[in-house]
Amino acid sequence: MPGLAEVIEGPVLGVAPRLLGSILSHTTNDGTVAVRLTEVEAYAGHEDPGSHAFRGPTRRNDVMFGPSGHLYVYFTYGMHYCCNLVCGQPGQASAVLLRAGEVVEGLDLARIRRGSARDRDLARGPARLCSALGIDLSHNGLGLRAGATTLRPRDQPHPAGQIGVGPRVGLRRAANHPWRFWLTDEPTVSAYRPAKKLT
DNA sequence: AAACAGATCTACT
DNA sequence: GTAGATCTGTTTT
Repeated sequence: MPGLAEVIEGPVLGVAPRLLGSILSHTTNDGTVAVRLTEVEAYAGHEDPGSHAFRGPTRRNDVMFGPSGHLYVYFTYGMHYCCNLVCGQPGQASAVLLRAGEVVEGLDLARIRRGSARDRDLARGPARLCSALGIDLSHNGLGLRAGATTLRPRDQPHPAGQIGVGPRVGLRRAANHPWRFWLTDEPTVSAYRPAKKLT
């Protein structure tokens, strides 16, 4: 099994697809929930107009400018959180947004956290994934070696034939970069809703 | 003090 | 499957 550092450290476009299929586990007082990642998006730091880090470090995105292996959690839509994994060297601010996964442990707890959602929707979408795992702003900056939160890489990356590639979701800028990666034929991959229908 | 950013949920077809 | 309403921390003025 590859070490954690060699999987999550490096050029973000290489790291992102390699994260597919790895197991992210998070333990709180309520218990443990783990998901198998099925969809991610790459954000290339301060050179990427789609990244929160584009305009330089702020109090909110500070974690992204730090070392790899930490969680960057941000708040959105008044009531939701989204979770990124920092993968660049300090100062690069590159990160991978975790967009969807399949709950593989703690199913009962995930169901409680997610209310009336069907099982395949438990972690289908970045904010749903955070909700199922119990991740919120208090986990911003958390290191994956902290014990309560771990990432277990796949022994070998998924074959390229099982990985879909397409533009990132919900961006106003740089929406045309094919920096979204997902496992094909996975029901837990979030639905792709193009901002505008192409004619 | 004011503007911004966005994913989910509900209801409807 | 599609359409529309929703909310608050962060950033900027």
